[in-house]
Amino acid sequence: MENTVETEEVVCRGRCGESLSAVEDAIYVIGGKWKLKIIIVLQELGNVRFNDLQRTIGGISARVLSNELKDLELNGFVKRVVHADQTPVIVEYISTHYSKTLKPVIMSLAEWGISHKKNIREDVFENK
Amino acid sequence: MENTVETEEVVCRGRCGESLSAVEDAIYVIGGKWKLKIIIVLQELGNVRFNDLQRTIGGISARVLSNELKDLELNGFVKRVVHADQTPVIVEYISTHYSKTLKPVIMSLAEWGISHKKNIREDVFENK
DNA sequence: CTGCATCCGACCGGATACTG
DNA sequence: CAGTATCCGGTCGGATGCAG
Repeated sequence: MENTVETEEVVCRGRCGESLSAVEDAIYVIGGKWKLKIIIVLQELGNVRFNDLQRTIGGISARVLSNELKDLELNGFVKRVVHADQTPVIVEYISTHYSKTLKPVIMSLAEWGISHKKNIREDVFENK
Repeated sequence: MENTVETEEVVCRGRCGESLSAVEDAIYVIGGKWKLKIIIVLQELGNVRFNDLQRTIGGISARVLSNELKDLELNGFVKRVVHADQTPVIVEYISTHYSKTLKPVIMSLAEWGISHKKNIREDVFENK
């Protein structure tokens, strides 16, 4: 699935330290516009149902959300819980223990995002 | 440009804390398959020329790299330096001071990527 | 409610050829 | 070397309709 990665980039792994390859792996799994946002919402809100999740995140279609959730479940970040005793059937999504390991990543991203927005507002960074 | 974001998601900002919005902003700027990788290479290697950059990163086409660099320059992460006194003209890209503020993000991502790869190899995460 | 199937347009991005 | 222009196939993703 990600075998294409193993061809030419081996060269750079020797030259650039391992952070490049490690970050690449991370981005491969949790990259994209939605995955981290979904994980954050599930971590902060606990059990969330499909439509609530869609509304809370905002701007994501059912199809895309469905695909993202499947992906996240496959990778162990999300657990799908079906309450079959209800009518109609209720489905809840919850964040797994493993998704908690992303806390540091989410924290640093959130902090950077906040300070970045501040910098933009204050128009810093004309150069440098 | 990202005004669509301001419509319905205001709801969730009140409910989910600011990390969602902050992470969203971060992803908007440094998200995607290449941006962080480019920044990492420039930070580790210093001045890098276009073709070297392309080779070092691996798997990125000239067109995409060109676009990404333009983007990164616009956002103040990368500086383009032209040595006009050479023939043919030499162009180097260097990381800016501002891109250094991404260090914590890169660090946490790299660490998570490493441990994630380990977990995958050892087949952890069957459930939870 | 919780999704999946299908259609279909928009956009991403590779390949190639070309300029300065 | 350092890109840009064009072509063009593949994928992304919205809209709609339907099923469990």
